[in-house]
Amino acid sequence: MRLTQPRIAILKALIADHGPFSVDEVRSLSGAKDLDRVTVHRCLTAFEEIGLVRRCEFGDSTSRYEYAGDDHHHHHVICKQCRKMENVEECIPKALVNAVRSMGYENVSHSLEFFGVCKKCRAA
Amino acid sequence: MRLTQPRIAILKALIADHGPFSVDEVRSLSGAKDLDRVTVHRCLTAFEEIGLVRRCEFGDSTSRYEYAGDDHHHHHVICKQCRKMENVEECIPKALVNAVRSMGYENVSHSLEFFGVCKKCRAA
DNA sequence: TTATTAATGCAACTAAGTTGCAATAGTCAA
DNA sequence: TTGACTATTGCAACTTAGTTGCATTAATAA
Repeated sequence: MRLTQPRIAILKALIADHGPFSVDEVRSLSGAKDLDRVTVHRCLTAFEEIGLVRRCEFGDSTSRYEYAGDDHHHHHVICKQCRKMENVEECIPKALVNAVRSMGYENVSHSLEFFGVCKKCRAA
Repeated sequence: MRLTQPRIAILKALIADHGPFSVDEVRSLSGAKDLDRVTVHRCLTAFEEIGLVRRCEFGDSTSRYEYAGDDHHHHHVICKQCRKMENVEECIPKALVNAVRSMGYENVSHSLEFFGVCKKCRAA
C-alpha cells in the first residue's frame, strides 16, 4: 500500500478529530478540499480493510468512519434530535458473544449503537 | 390510519414470514406484485411510526423491516458470507442502558447486530 | 534516473429512497 | 345506501450515497 498525499491528509484528519465522519466531512476536514469524493471513498475502504479505520452505521444510510489504529474499542450514542454523537466506553458482556457462537457462528463481531435525546435538546 | 389493500397485503406478508425484509422483498412476498415501490416504502414507514414494524440496518445501506406488533424484542446475527440472518434472543444488560442515561441521555434505545460466519459457509 | 504499476480524478452509472401531484379508494355522516 | 371528504396510491422526476471503467499521475523499486 502506497503512502500518498490524499491518504496522508485523510488519516491526519481522522486522527486529529475523531468522531465518526461521513465521506464529505472527511473530505472537508482533510483540508485537501479539491480531493475527489471517489478517492476519499477508496482510501477509507482501503483503510477499513487493513483495520486502520472503523466504519459505523447510524441508520441514516450514510457510512461514517473513525480512526481505529489505536485499538480503542467503543460504541456510540447519537442524539435523536441534533444528531450529535459521543463515545460509549462500556461494551456488551462476553456471554452475549458466546450465545451467538453457540448458535454455530465463528468469527463473531458486533455493532452496537445507542440513540437518545441529549441534555441540550431536552432543554430546548 | 386507513386500512387499505396494500397495507393489508404488506402486514400479512410480514406476519407470515418474519425475518427482516428489504422493501423489494416485502413487495414480492406481499403477492401484490404490481405494488408500487413507493407505496411499500410509505406503508412501512407509517407502520414503523406507530410501532407495528421495526426497521433494521445491517450495514449494507438497505433498510429491512420486520413485524414488531408482538413486542418481541430481539436482535440478529447475519452471516458475513451468505447474508442469512437469524434472531438472537439475548439482550444487553440494563446496566449498559443506565450508563448511557448517566451520560445525560433520555429515551434511550439501542441497535445491536452480530456478524459471523455460519456453519454452512464454514463447511464450504 | 527510469520503469513499473498502484492510486487518482473524471465521467458515467447504479441503487435506495424521496417528493410533488393528479387519480383513486377508505371512511364518515346524512 | 349514497355521497362527500380526504388519506392513500401510483407515476414520473429527482436526490443522495456509492460504484465502475479508464486514461492520467505519482509512489516506489531496480
